[in-house]
Amino acid sequence: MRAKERQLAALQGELRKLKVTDYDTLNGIQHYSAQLEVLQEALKDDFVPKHTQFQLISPRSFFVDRLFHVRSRDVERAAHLEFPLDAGAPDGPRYVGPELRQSDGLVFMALLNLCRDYRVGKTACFDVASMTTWLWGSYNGQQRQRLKQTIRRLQRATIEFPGFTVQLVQRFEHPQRGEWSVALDKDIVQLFRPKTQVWLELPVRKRLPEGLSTWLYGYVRSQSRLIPWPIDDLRARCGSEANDKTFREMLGKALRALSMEGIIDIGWSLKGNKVHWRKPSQPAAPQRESRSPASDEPAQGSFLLTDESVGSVLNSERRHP
DNA sequence: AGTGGACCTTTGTCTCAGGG
DNA sequence: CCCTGAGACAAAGGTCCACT
Repeated sequence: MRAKERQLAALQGELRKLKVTDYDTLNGIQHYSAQLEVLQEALKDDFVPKHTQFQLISPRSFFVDRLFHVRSRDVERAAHLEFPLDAGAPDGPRYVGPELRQSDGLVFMALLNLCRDYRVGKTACFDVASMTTWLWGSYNGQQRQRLKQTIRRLQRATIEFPGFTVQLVQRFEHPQRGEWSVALDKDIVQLFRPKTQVWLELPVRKRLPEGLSTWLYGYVRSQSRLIPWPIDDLRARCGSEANDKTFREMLGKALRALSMEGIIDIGWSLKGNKVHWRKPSQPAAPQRESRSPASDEPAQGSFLLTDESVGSVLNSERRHP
């Protein structure tokens, strides 16, 4: 899109230089400029921000607070919760729905990825076995059940804005046989405004132990720089109910995992009641510091990569054009 | 016969508390 | 800092069965 824009601008400049007054040519260029504008509007209003098969995207507010809780599995999920999405903005959008955890976050981002090339609101189909294999590395009856329950939970999860409410998943069809399908709420793009998306690398997200480590991964990626931060605040943000000592130990383990992946600098420490950390000065080898695919260059990888396993999940057809 | 889906068992993982 | 153990799932693999 950006490239086309540049080409058109260059062409217009060229024609001006040549003092071309051929109306057909000029009209033609104007026509394409107008079309480009329409397409740009559509991209902004009707599609989730562009990302590749190997990236997970989410609104920033989903990572800096307790939307996707870190909780022990033996604590029963709360059936109904309501809280402001951003604790710092009590009058902003509110979350209303069942308690979500880190595993729900992964499925939500996978569905955003699945639907990324379709206009929001359109139904995207997927092969169940391929999806669970993509998410969790295997497929069986339990995984199938787990995926169904997770998507249904996301369906009951809503974000309330003044004037309208968005479901994290709007429509979910799960026939006994054959492909399942989901449709995202057409207003879900509102969550990404103004340009507040955060990208995670799928392979890194999958390598990290699910829980506090994955929550911190999202949190770190949502911060432009890391400053010494109170441990208590992190505990409150991620929703953990562990006591001081236990949480400190969990945090230490999680930070170790993050530094091993090159997400934070290895020189982190827990001093007093604060965590001292910073982003790696040199992007470490395993963690290619991903550039935003929405930046000026077109996201080359997104349609060209042909990884078989990923491809088989993501070749969903739009069923209701 | 082949396949998809459900169900079962064993082993592994994660949170959390408590003790050295 | 390390270890242990409880509790509840999950992961992984196998088996069974109904349906095509």
